[in-house]
Amino acid sequence: MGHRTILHIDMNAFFASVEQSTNPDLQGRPIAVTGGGQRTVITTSSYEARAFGVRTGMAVWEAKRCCPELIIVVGDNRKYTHTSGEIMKMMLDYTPEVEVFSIDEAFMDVTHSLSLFNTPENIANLLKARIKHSFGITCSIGIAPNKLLAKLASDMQKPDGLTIIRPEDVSRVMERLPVKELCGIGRKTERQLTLMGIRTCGELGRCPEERLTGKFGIAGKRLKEMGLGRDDSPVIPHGEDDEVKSVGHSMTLDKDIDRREEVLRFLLQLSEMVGRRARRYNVTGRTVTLYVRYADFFTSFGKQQTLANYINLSEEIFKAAVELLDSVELEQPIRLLGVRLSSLRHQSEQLPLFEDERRKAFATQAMDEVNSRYGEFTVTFGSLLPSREKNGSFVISPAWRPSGIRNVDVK
DNA sequence: TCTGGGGTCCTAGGACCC
DNA sequence: TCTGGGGTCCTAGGACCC
Repeated sequence: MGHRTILHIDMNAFFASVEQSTNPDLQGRPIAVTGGGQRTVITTSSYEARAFGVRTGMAVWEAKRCCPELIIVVGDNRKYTHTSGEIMKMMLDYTPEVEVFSIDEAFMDVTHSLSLFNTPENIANLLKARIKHSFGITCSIGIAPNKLLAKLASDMQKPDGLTIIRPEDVSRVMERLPVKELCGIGRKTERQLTLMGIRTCGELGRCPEERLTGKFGIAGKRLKEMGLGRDDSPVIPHGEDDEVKSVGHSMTLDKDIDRREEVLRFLLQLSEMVGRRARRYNVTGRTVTLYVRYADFFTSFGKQQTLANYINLSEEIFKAAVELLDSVELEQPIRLLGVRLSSLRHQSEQLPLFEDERRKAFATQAMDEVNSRYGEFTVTFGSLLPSREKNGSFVISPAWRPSGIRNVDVK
């Protein structure tokens, strides 16, 4: 059996690169893309900023301490989503087998494209040139016999890298590689492995399977395979089995809150965000989860409820979320609130049978369109939310003004 | 002046039914 | 009435990814 040829494409500092390429003032300068709230962190930083020690996840003040000249850019997700989509489309020119792994990463199985394009390096170079030409940004590409190794390879040279791991290179590459470098082995697993005396992939691959399954259960089998650089998971093209499993929104509030009225106000907006997106995806769900992180940052919990019916109207989601809120005794002020809808059912597009339901469906649709104009992420940022004082100054939903909350009967 | 937000998958235990 | 056991659904929580 012949081996496969897989590419992994990883856009370099994607959000920051898009900002720099579309704004000459930012080119060659240390910039960082963030959210808009008071407690936002660095989402991505340019390589110029990374040279100063700026890292993803840092608080803004912390990043500025590393790099006083750092330019902060509030992210524009639509711009990134659009650019990402165009780039993914380019990939389809080389093979239909493209798996979108995230907004800035994709796998391509080019095994059957080589008769047309010669070598995988050729495909990689064509793609890099086109992305650079169209969007002025670079990517790193890994080429390998499977997804695990292709992803590993794309990580080896940044930015603008091209790294090939050939079948005959695998054992040499894995031998001294720290286990943490593999996609799927995180902090906790790394620590457990270290405690077992396993530090490198070479050691992991040689570890008796029973020792690993004894510690990790059936995941142990997979771990050993990973250590050996083996992976037979297929590249799954978009559209086949990629139905969403849940839809959620959460936000860290600008300030911790503990007044019920205030909690409900945010809960309502989150429910609206979730409902709107569920309707756009044409899904309904019957499990609603409320997520709370307390002021101390470390304590958090989720509470879920499965309903008898499938729902996707904002007010139904809100109602379930409030029920969940009322079933717990809050122990601290709240730092972060989240609402998620799961156990989803995907429905085919069809109009309701009865006139009044049809009208309601149309109204919902119109409302969704209005809200869409403000962008998916607008409401994420607590600072932009309408305060009770300037009630209604910002369109979230005509039908759901914050003042309406007071009428909701919860006990 | 601390530490975002979107997801997926897996496990463990209890309730309940057959 | 006692016994064991399998299957499914649900909740909570953890690990991991970007």
